[in-house]
Amino acid sequence: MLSHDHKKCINKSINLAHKIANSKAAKLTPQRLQVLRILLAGHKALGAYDILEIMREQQSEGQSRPQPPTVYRALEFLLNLNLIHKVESQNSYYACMIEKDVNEQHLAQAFICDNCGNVEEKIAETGARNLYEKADSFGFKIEHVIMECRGICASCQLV
Amino acid sequence: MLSHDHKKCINKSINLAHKIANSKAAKLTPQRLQVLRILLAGHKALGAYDILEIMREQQSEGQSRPQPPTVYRALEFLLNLNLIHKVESQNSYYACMIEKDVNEQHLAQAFICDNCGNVEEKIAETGARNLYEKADSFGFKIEHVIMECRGICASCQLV
DNA sequence: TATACAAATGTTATATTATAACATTGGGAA
DNA sequence: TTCCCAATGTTATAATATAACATTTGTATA
Repeated sequence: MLSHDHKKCINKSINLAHKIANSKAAKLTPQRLQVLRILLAGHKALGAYDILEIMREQQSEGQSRPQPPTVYRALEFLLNLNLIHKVESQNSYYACMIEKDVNEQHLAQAFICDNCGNVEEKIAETGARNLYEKADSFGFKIEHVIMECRGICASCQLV
Repeated sequence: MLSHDHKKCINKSINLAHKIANSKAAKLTPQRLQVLRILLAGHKALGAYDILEIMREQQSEGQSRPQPPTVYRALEFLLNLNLIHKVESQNSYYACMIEKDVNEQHLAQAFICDNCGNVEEKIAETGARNLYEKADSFGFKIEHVIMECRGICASCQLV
């Protein structure tokens, strides 16, 4: 499996998230942070209703039972800040792990393991350039790019 | 807009579809053909329920009113033969217009106009090679690639 | 021709994903 | 303090997709 200090990597991501939110005058409220933390807990993509279930498990006394709009609002916020990404081909969401500066844009490729659900995210350089050139060639103005690879990760191939 | 003989291009696609189906001992039944024709009618991606509605409009006397599974079964069939593709980022489906030989595989990039819904499909060469190389570099085995560009097409930019 | 099998289709119900619409709360700015 | 707006709570429902089982149809073969 992945050999990295996951706790450290989560903290780093959370710190960065706060910085990014501040720089855009966006409020990373406890609820939004909760969703981000849930996604950061693994490198896996989770469905909105999976997240909802976890939020309900984490629910403490006095809090009201979270409902779908709660999750979708948090997801929308985090997506806008590029702190998470959506796997369009499976309607799931994962925390972005690209090491990036505040305000830095990146075009990501997601490699999703259909066996364990793990997501590896890579920055697309060559592939992206190619796409934009191709788009230019027939006057298409790209707003958003989706690049997803579904398959089997290295660990799962060993089994 | 697109300047091609659309009727001819549809016929060509239908002929090819029959060839491909035959070569795989798959039956391109009237219902399946109907769905393919509906998608070929435009270069646009349609949702399953849009297709369902059109099927109902085209319904002739004595036929039973189509239901969702009817559409989804036809879509699944056509997807398996690579005669159509799904736009994962908007849950819609479009007829593949790549000129291909029977049995020829292709990795497609879809350029979807968010204004008019038009889909331009291009074969991904460089971009695809890049993806597979990247996947190899960390032992990921790709089964399926999704490449979608959302944006504004040339015609719509003029308006 | 009869039979039986599998593939395709019909039908009903429901699962899954996502959002609309409106009420309530809470934290600053004027 | 008052007002406003962003955030959250709440209820209902829209949009997308599939499960499960019944029926039909085509066709291979006894």
